[in-house]
Order: sequence, then structure tokens, then C-alpha cells
Amino acid sequence: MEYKFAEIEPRWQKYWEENKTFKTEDDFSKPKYYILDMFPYPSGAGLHVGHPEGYTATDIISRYKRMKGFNVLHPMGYDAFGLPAEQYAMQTGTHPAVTTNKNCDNFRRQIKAIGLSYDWDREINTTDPHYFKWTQWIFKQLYSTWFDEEQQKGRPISELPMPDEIQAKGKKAVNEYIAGKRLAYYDNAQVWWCSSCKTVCANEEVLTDGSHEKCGNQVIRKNLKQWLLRIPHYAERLLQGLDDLDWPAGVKDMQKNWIGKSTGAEVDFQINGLNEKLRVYTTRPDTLFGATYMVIAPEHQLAEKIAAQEKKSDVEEYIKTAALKSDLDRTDLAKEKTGVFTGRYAINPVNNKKIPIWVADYVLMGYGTGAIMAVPAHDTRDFEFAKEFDIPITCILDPKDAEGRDEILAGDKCWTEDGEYINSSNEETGLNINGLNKEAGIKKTIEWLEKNDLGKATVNFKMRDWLFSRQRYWGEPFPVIHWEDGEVSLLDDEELPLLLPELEKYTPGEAGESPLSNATEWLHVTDKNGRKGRRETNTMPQWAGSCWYYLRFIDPKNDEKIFNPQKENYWMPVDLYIGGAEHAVLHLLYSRFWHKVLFDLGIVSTDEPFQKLYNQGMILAFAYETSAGAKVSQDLVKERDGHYFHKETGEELKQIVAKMSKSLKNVVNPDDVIANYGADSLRLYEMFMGPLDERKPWAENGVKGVHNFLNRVFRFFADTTNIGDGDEAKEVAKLLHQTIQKVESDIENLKFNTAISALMVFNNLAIKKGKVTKQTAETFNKILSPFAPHLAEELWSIYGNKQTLAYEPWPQVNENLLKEDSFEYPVSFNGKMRFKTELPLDMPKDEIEKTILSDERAQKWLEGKEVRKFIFVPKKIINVAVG
RNA sequence: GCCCGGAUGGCGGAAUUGGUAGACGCGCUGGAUUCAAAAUCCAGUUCCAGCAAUGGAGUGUGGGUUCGAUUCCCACUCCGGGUACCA
Repeated sequence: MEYKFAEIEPRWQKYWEENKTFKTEDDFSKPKYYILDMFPYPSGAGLHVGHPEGYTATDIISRYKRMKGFNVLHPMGYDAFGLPAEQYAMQTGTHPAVTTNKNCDNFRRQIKAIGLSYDWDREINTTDPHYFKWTQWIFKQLYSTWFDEEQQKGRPISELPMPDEIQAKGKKAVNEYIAGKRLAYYDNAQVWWCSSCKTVCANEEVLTDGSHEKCGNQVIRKNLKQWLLRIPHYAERLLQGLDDLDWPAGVKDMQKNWIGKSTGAEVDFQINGLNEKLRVYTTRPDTLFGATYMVIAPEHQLAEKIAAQEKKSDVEEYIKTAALKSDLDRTDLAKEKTGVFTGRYAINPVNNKKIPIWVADYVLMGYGTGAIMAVPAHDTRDFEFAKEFDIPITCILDPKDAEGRDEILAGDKCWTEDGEYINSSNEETGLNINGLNKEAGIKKTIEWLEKNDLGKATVNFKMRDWLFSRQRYWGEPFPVIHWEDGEVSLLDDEELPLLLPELEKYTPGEAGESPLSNATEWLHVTDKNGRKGRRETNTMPQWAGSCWYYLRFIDPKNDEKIFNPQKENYWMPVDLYIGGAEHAVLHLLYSRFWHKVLFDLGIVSTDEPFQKLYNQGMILAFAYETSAGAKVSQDLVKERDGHYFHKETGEELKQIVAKMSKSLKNVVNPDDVIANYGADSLRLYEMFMGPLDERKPWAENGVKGVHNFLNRVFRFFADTTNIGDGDEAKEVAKLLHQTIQKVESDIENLKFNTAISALMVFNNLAIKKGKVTKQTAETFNKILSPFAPHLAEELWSIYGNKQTLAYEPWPQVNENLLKEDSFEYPVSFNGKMRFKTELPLDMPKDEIEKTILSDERAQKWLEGKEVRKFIFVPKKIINVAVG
């Protein structure tokens, strides 16, 4: 019987759709399992074979969990706002919604052709007003929340305590005070501006070479009014929350790095000859005795002010150059240290010594206080700077036994590790940490600073406020009106969603404003008192819609509420979230932030959204290059006997692994794979390629391999003359149950490649035997079904079943069949396996020793040698150490 | 520079807590079937030596611990990802 996948697969896809086989009911009595894919951006290019990797993995688990009796929530949607549709609109005038819908239709068609068991009634599209109504609503919640440091919790703005002195200053002061506390605020921000995209980019969208990650164009600095979110207020919570999550360690590390917590102290330095203090942040207050100069950032408000008369022009010049430089190329800055002396001195509080204050751009305004005390002997950056400008270097930490100690003590080499303090006492100030180590030195110095009111222990985070607006059309409009009197107000809930206006032209407005500034009718509003206002013309970034979509899947059609709280309480958290590692920081951190705010406000029931996270690895392709290293397009390569040659030059080429790309013509489209081998083969190969979390190259021959496996399965199991009655052969029954066990534990551990291998092993045995019982056939079919569901449904119906097998109970392992009473031991001599022998499991060790040592095959290895040790590990190995 | 991950046959990859290295698949070789091919089926396939039995070597490199190391420890090489003057 022939395996006609092209006929079988569409038929079952139609059956599932018509019968709503995978519709999820909110049946609270069943145990739940919420399994989520990172939803795609529906690009015009359609799906590539990287998409179905994660989707297939989650689909296998979904189908397995259903058979295990779980109520499974497994939804799909589209993260459909974004720049490409808008750029296309600029070129052609086609409304982005039209392009987007077309792309979504294509994605849906492609995804359905893979036979994934999504509940399509829950499909979400971030550009749908029914959806972004609630994105706007969440923005309102952020705007109306402040963070209570003491409780470490977000609270409604109505509960914000108002200091009397602010109250006394009047309404404007009160509003400003409140604005300073809101999680969302509107302010002038130095932003990166991409003149090619005509939009601002968040810091994280700018690559280290100063180019925009979306278009590669160099970005420049610009000052613009922007919406920002105070995510650093949640830094500590976001850091702590990682501990209890079942996430890859690498992702946790990246988030930790991004949050960048550091502990240290702020210290005040009196400025000599001015009634000003210079506050610095340092993680090493213990090295105060080694501070030989100070540095402030060029943007620091004191920079110009403290410059001595004769240095004023130098300093101004430097500040100007630094500002210009950062516009042009940031990376150049890292190469060489530059700076200028202000002519002014500060007093080191630990010994009252005068030390020079410099301005240098290696100190950043955005971190700590924008000023540092420099300890060249024990900080590599300060060391470089001091060397460059001939500033004294005082060693105060004896490295003891370390290599190069003499150089370090002489200040010719930098030492950043632990040691024992020297030259670190002063009678006048009463601080003495000589002889202590780093940990004790830090502790004692901070105590001294706090006692003398010169500084205090401080925590700093690298994470910055989140720039939350873009100058684009195709994004969620902010539900905000700026009034002519300076007041800002939000739309009422009843006025949501605020729709995007229809536009003739999608080009940006004057001075880089969003295209929305052209929508005059939409733009201008008047309130009932005749006061005039202007709508916010910025739109939200693409992160907004993807920040909370997992919550909407719970109750996607609810127009009254963001979701029904009972349903949220039942389904959350997401039990397993699978997606690419490229979202390790931004999407996952932003989502966690919003979720924690919603949790604090009592809107969601869990502190964290995603209990378990897993990253699928990237799917790559083979590519070819010449001996000179030039890449050769796929269509110019010819294979002969496992070697590769250039079609035109005949040169032998080297096979390498590279990202799929249009230029190499090695992009694989799932539609083609399905047409040639079927969806089940595609699914199987995606999983059989290797471990889910590793990067691996696509190989067409590999698809043929798994396709051949399905062919063999079908030809054998669909042929009812191979299916008999009575008792199953012992060997077959045993392997069947071993296979159930293996497949089950492999699915639980996301090791799909070895699960498929086990299924192949069983199939090989069944074919070799030539006959199995119907029960064996049905059982095997069930454990195969999560992987190759179309084929499995087909076999299931051939065996006379009328209903889908999607909800058939998962087979139970019969432990009795797995019991062994003997084991074939590998026998080693000095660790080298020499022969095997079957021994009963209940044989005592001394008897085993006797049996082995008298075995004829052992004599060769024992001859003339003494048995020094006899190692016997039950059910593992026998090893004889001779010598 | 710093942090994280990886390296196993011709290829993708397997190997509970240290216990038979190379499961499974691809490719290749030989055979059956066929007029022939495709498809299918059977056998073989880490490398070296040997007709074979068999022996030797072998999991990026160099050391170490152990009866026994792909697995643990130390030092290093290469590849991939993240990050970058964060005081």
C-alpha cells in the first residue's frame, strides 16, 4: 500500500478544522498546560524552515499532553506592526493593513499546512483594534502607576504620598512631582536617530559600530520629546525573579548582565576654592587612598563651572569635541583615552590631599553620578589614562605572592585583584585599613564614610529607562492628548481603541515627526471648554504588542475586559515558552516588566509570566566556498562523489555551514518540502536533525531519510495482513514498552531527535518480524502520532476507529515486560573491552569472579600476570586490572 | 577584553550518577530484484595493519585523578553567541 501523503495530509487537516478538534475549552476541572510559541512577524517572504522548528516542538508536546489528559492551551498569532509594511506603503501607497493582512493570510496557510494543532479560534493579531485597544489600556495603567521603593511594588498614582512643600507650591508643582514618579513619562531625551528610517531607535537597536540594526545606516544623536518607561525601578525585582525560573542559564546570565547590578558607595569630594561638592560613585571605596585624580563626564553640569580661568577655553573646546565625536563614531572613543585638566582640585576626604579634576569622555554621564575618583594603580581604565597624561600612580594594595609584585608596588603595573592594604591610613581623618583584605576594607571604609557623613553605600544598575516611542505610522497610537496649556491627558477607557487615521501619504512629517502629524483632522481636538489640543503623534514600538500577547490568548475575544480573571487565574503562568535566543533580553525583559506591573496592580495572578523557557537553535544551510574563501551561490555548485565543484570554473569547493541567505540561494521554503515529502516528513526532519537548542544545517538528504522511515511505517502498518491476533512475541512486546518509555521521557526532556530514533528502531524490528498484533500496531501508532499526526490518524482509521486519536490516552508502560534476570556483561582487562558474557543478575560477586577468571577467553589476558583488582558493577561492567 | 555555549566517523548526530564510544539517519561499498534504471530489499561501513582470526590507535590539544574518562580537574587552541570605558 502506497503512502500518499499529498492525499492523506490535506484530508486530515480538513477533518481537524471542520471538527474543531483542537478547540480549547476553559474546563477548570482538568489540569492545564499552557504551551506557547513566540509568535512571528508576518514578513512578505513567508515562512522559512526555521519557523517550524519551534512550532513542531511545541506541537509534539501539545499533542502528547492532550493524550496525557491535560487541558492544553496552544495558540498562535501575529506580531504584525512593523516597519516593512510602512516602507512598502511609502513606495506604493498601499495601506499597511492591506499588506499585513495579506502576509498574515499567507503565514496562516503555511502554518496550517504543517498540521499544527493550534486553537485557531484564539488567533491574535497585534494590529487588530480589538487587540491594541488593550495595549493602549496597559499603557494607561503604566502611566497611572508609581513605584514604591519601600514596598518594592508598583502602586496606583492616586496612592502617591504628596510632600507638603510640593503641595504648597501649587498645581503645577504637584503635576510635575507626579510626572516624575509615573512609570511612563514624556520628556526630552537624547535619542539615536536613523535618518534612513526617519525614526528614533532604542539604544538596544543600535549596534556597537553605531549602525541601526534594521537598516545598517549610521545613527546620530538627537534631542526629541519622547515617551519613556521607568523599567529600572523594577531592576531589583527583575533580577530576583530570575532565580525561580526554569530558563536556560545563558538567558538568565544575559538578563543579569543587562540589568547590571553593582554595589558600592557614593562619596562626596569638596571642590577646592568653590562651595561645591563633587559626588562620585565607586564600587571600590576601599581604594580611596589610591585616588590620585578625579574625572567628570563632558556632559556633567559642573564641567564648565569648575574650570579655572586659564583652562576655560581648553575645557569648553574639549566638551564640544566630545559631543561632536559621539555623534560621528562612538567606537573610536574606545581606542584612545582623551581628556583635559580643569585646573581645579578636589579634596580627598580620607587624607585631605588635593587631587586634580579632569574632564574625560571615558566617564559616562548616564551611569552613577557621571563623575569618578580615579585609582590608576587598581583600575585598568584609570591606569591607561594616568599613563597617557603622566598622573601619579599610588599602589595601596599589596598583591603579596602575585607575579610582577615589584612592578605593581612601584606603580608600573595595574592590580585589580585582592591583596593587603598598604599606605591606607591617616591620623587626621582617623581611617585606617592597612593590613585588611578587599572585602573588609570596603566594609570598614563605607562605615567610616557613613559615620562622617561623607558618603553612603549605594546600589547602581546599568539598565536605563526604556525609550517607548517611534516616529512611525504603523504602530499603536498613544491614547494621549497634549493640551495648549501644557497639560497632558489620557483618553477614557470608553474612547479606546484610538484608531490610526487614514492617510494619503505615509512619509514622515517635518523635522522627523511621525506621519501622523500630517493627519490634520485626526490630530487636532477641542475639549468641551473650547481648549485646543493635539494628539500624540508618536506610536508605540513593536515590543508593545508582543509584551503581553500571551495574556490575551487566554480570552482573546473579550471586549469588556482585557481578559476574564478566572480564566487568567486558571491558565497562567505559561508552562513552556519556546522561541529564538535573539529575544533573550529585550522581549523577555520587557514582558516580565509589564507583567510585574500588572501583578502589582492585581490584574494578573502571577509575578512571572513564563515558568519554563527554551530556545530553539538556528537552522543553517550548507554553503560552498572557493579555496580563496569566496562564497559560491548554490545554483553554481555541482556534487560528484561527495565532493563539490564550481559548475563554471570546475574548481573544487569546500562545504561550509552558513546562515540561509538570498544571495547564496540556499533558503529552504517549507512549502517545497511539504510538496515533495509531506508535512509529516518536514515535522520529523525538523526534530530529527539534532538537539532542539543547537544550531544545525538543513540537509535535503536528511528529509529523504525520515521520509523513507514514514514510508516503511505506512507500508508495513497499513497492510492489515501484517496485523494479527493473539499474544505478541516477547521480543517485540519488550521493545515496544521500552520504546514507550523512551519516547515519553524524551518528549518530557525536549529530546525529540532520540525519540524519533527509538521509533525507528522499533519499526525496524517490526518489519524484520513481519507480523505484529493489532494492539502493538495501535500502541506504536499512538506514540508516533505527536510526531507524524496525519499518518497516525490515517492508520488509526484504517484500524477501524471512527474518532480522532488526538485524545486517546497515552499508552502505559508495562514494567513487568522490562524486567531482566540476566545481563550481557562486557568484560574488560585494564579498561579495554575484550569479550562479552551473559550472567544471571542474582549471581554473587565471588562466583562471577570465579566464572570470569576461568573463562577460556580470559586466559590470554591473564597469562603470566597477576590479578590486582577485580571490579564488578552490577548491570554495567566487569573490569580486571592485571599487571 | 569580559560572560556564556560548543568541538565525537566522509556528513547530521547517539552515549543515566565516570562503566561496551560511534545508537538512529544520510552517504558510500557489495549483493538480490530488473532488459536496464529508479524504487525496494539484504549485508557491510571509525581509522590503520592483516586473506582472516586478530591486533593497534581513537571523542579539538597537552597534562592530571581513576580499576576505568567523550563524561571529573588544570592549562591551552579553534568555532559560535552576547556584551563593551558601567567606575
